[in-house]
This record gives sequence, structure tokens and C-alpha cells, in this order.
Amino acid sequence: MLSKKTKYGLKALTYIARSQGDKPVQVAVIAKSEQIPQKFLEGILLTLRKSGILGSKKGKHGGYYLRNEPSEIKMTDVMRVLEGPIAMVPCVSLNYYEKCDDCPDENLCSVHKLMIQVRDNTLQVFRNTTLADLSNTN
Amino acid sequence: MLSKKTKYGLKALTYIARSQGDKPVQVAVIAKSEQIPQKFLEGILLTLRKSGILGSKKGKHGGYYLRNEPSEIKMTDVMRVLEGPIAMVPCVSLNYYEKCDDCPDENLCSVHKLMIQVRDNTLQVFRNTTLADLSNTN
DNA sequence: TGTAATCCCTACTAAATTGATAGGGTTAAT
DNA sequence: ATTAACCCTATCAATTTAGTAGGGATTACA
Repeated sequence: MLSKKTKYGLKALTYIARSQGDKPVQVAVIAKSEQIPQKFLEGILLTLRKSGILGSKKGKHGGYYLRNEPSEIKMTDVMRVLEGPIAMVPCVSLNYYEKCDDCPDENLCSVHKLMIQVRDNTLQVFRNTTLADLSNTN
Repeated sequence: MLSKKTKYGLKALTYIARSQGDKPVQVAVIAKSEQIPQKFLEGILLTLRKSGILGSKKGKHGGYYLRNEPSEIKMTDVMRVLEGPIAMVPCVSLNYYEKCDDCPDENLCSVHKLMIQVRDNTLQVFRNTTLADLSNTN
């Protein structure tokens, strides 16, 4: 299941990408337009800023803006920040690898083999999709 | 994240597929061999039996057996029984479709479009993989 | 016929995660 | 100075997960 955090985060990024002028976009505006609890969204955008995907401007007339062109913002990065590891088991995670407690030899593990395939296919989607793809109104 | 339930279930199915004689396999044997808490595994195999993937024989010398050839048991079915919907959001689920509360028009939703792609890619893996693929010791 | 082995079923529980809310601190424009 | 905005921490209720407990029903076989 995709968490609300990720879903809201993706919607917010899309919103910001679509309203790209040189002015930052305020949390309140996004929250209202996308029907997201404002305080919850604040935390999400904060995470995205700390990860380097968003920049922010404080104080009056402040808000959030993209640090790169939408076409440069890959879903792999966004998903890892919002949802965590892309792999369904730690033992096939590229960025967060961890050995399983059970499983003496993961090369012989049937689950391992299957999950590598799932990971690769999902990764392929995320690598080939950018925020520009999400925000194009097709 | 893949749940322990699913992981254990897949391992157990693999184990049963590998020991396919005409004799049913006991929960205790699988639990010991695969390092799975026995009582927990009992519940999992029960679920698989109720879904029609496994059959069972009660009483002494009882146990579980596959209802079909491993090559006939598709991962789509197994995963749906163990893990639930394959889609990451209900609004792109083929078998458990549900509209989102937010999201006035899902055809315009950027998340929707992305998640359809993920679903299709994952589905492709599960459709092309059977228990036979998991249990082949390659 | 009795006993042991085995699946079957329900209920319970502790820990973790998720989705939020609360309350205020800090910064910047006017 | 005041106001509008981001920033940060703590807290909380609901849900899910992983597992345990306890026993019921069924079957093989001595």
C-alpha cells in the first residue's frame, strides 16, 4: 500500500511543478487545492526540502519551490524519500540492503529471486518517470 | 514491504512443491526446516487452503499438499491471497477497486497514472512466474 | 477402543506504523 | 511591530503486524 504521506507528497510536487513561476508556493494553497490536512502536509514538504528536492523561503510570501526542473526530478528519488526502500524485502534493496535473519543462503531463497524481479520492474518505471511526466496534463 | 506472512507462505509453498511425493507435508516439518514459528505458519497454510491453493488431510499422517501442479500455480493468485491487492492504491486495483475520497477525477490524477504503470509491471512479473519457477533450484 | 498425531479455529496481545493534531518557535516582508 | 509564512517537537488514536495460547475435531494405528 502506498502511504498517504507518499500520495500527498506526489500530489503536492505535481501541484508545485504545474504552478512553476518564480514565486514559491505556500503550503496552505496546496493543502486547500489538493484536500490535504495542512499540518500533515507541512511535515511532508519539510521532508522533501531536507532531502534536497524542494527549496523553501521563510517568512511572509514564503513557500516551497522545486530545486530542479521537473524533467530532472526522478521518481526513484522522490519515492525513496517519501516511501522508503523500493524493494519489498531488505535483502534485495540496493540502497538499504540488509540480510534476513532466517535464510541461510539468499541465493537459494525462492522469495529473494522473485523479489529481485519485482524490484527491477518497479525500478524501471521509476527511473523512466520524472515529475514532468506526472505534471503533464494528458 | 512484504509481510512476514507472505514471505513465510511463499517459502512454505516452495518447500511443499519441492517435496512433492504423494504424501502430505506437515506444518511442523516445514516450520522447523524454514525457521518459521509453527503456530503462525498454521494460520498461513490455513488461509492458503481456504483459498484453494493447498489441500489438507487431517489426523495422524495428515498435512498439506498442492491442489495443482507447481507450474499451474501463478504468483498473481498466491500474492493476492497472502498479501492482498497487488496495486499500491485501491483506485488502480483490478480486483479490489475503490475510488479515492480525495481525487475528483482520477483520470487527471498524477499518482493514478504512475501507479497504473507500477501495477502493470508488477503484474507482468507475477503472471509470468509460477511456483515451479520458485522451486527450481537454480 | 484408546491414544497420539495432526489439522482447525478463535481469541488475545505487544509492538510498530500510520495519519493525523497541537502548540509554539523562527524568519522575513511591509 | 505585525503578520504571514515556514520550522520543529511532542503527542495521540487507530490500524496492522507478528506472534502466542488454548483447545476442538479428525484420523491412523496399535
